[in-house]
Amino acid sequence: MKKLSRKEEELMQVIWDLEKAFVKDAIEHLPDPKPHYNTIATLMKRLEDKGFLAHHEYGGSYEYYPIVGKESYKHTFMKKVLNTFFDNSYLNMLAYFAKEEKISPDEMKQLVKMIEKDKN
Amino acid sequence: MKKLSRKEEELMQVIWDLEKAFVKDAIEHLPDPKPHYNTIATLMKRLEDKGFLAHHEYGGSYEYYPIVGKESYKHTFMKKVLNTFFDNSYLNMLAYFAKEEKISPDEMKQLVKMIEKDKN
DNA sequence: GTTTAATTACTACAAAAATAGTTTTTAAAC
DNA sequence: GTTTAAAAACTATTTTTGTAGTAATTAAAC
Repeated sequence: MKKLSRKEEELMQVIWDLEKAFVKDAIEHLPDPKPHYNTIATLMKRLEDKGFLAHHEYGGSYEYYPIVGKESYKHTFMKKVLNTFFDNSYLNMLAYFAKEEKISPDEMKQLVKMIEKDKN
Repeated sequence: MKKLSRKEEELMQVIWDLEKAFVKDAIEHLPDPKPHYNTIATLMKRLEDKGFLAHHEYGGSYEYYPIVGKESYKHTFMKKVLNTFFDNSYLNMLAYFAKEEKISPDEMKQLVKMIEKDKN
């Protein structure tokens, strides 16, 4: 999977959320200061080149949609995070969050229940 | 905290691991193809400018060391990951990993025990 | 069918990132 | 003290990223 630059990734996030978007739609959902129309048009074309987007044409106008799912991008991304920061151990990562007090034992238990239920 | 480019981050990881490093040390621990000496020297100076590194001088030679800890960088980084991919919910993230079958309920329970013990 | 407004296509350019050559400094070896 | 080797300092070049202008196209509005 090709790597995305910061702006490319930011744009992808928007399009993943919207599921599909004309240039104007993406701009609308980007934070201020709003980028120039052509800036986003260029980025979208680049994302198409990189194989992240494709488009349908509606009367000379392009509606782009993701062909790489957010989930699979997330997957690749998290694998790298895990490797970089947690020595490839999921338990390490969990321990980290637990330690940071961000997850209480109660929440954790609740989660365990949830998962066990899910598996049956 | 200033943002790091990909290569800068890669280099920081090496230096965090080594705790301190001369240019040659860093190069030694970077993957093939080995970058040119001056490339790394330049990067290290940049990292110093950005406030990530400082150096001691030993006979005209610089030994760099991190002044931003890996932990605090990790912290900032994970906050963004959480926001970008997990809607700012730790439980969401845990559920994700559980779902991906990467953590078994048993492991999770084990972890809970570990945490509870830690807290007392 | 001509005007207009929106959009794509094409082109350009500035800033940042990545890379490495050249020059200068320095310290060690002889 | 001169030579040599390694490093830093400085400079330069290439690539990627971010941005946007201009030109061409097209569809809709009149």
